[in-house]
Amino acid sequence: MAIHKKEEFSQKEQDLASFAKALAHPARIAILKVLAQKNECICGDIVDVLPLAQSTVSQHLKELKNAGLIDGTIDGPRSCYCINWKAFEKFNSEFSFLFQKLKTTNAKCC
Amino acid sequence: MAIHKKEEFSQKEQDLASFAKALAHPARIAILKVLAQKNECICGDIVDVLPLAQSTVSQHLKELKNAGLIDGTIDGPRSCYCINWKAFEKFNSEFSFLFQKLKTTNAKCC
DNA sequence: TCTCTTAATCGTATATTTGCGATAAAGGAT
DNA sequence: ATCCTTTATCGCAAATATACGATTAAGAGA
Repeated sequence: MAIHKKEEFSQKEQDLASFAKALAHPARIAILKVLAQKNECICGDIVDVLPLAQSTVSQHLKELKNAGLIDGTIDGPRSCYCINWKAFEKFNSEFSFLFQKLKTTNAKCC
Repeated sequence: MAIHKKEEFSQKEQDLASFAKALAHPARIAILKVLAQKNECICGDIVDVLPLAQSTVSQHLKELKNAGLIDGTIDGPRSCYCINWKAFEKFNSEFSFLFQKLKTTNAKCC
């Protein structure tokens, strides 16, 4: 593509898209599940569960962190990750809002 | 990448990821908005609104359709698109479920 | 200090996405 | 029949994403 045109859309649209993008890979969905189920901040335990190399998992974690969906703190030689509920709620409600808005304003067609 | 490993995750994880992927671009979010606001099945009107070429918009529409988020029917020389509410609700509830599940099982950490 | 464990990052290969212009297909209008 | 409008598809270029092994960094423990 010549130049990516994502910037030409509204900030809200970009934010929603970024959030969706962070979830747009089964590995990252799986990571979020693991983070919740373990009831504690795991790190390399995720690597044991997923069918991916350590470096790949680390990369996915980085993306989740960049998207703001998880927080990570360094704890000695290991890293501790946990879900950022605030961000999650925010995006969840924004999605719901979008769905709602779509639903109420729409008449059937096709 | 050697081989994409998406297949090694659960079907549910893959489905959620596919849904998220369909939403993972501001143009597609914008398209969904337009489809709802117009209160009718638009087609090329979308092209007028978005800062993208016709072929690019057509491609995004195709992706949304493939993901099952919208339906499209051919209506004479033009095409008619509308949102597939069933699929939307399904995925919305599955997302909510995921969020819920994460929330209730999680203790704070980090 | 030296080693071990753990995790991030670098470099690289490959696959996918994004975007556009050009072209094709398919009805409608004259 | 011929053109016009509308939209899908093809072919291509460039940007991103995915994945891995190798390496680096950094603390823990002997």
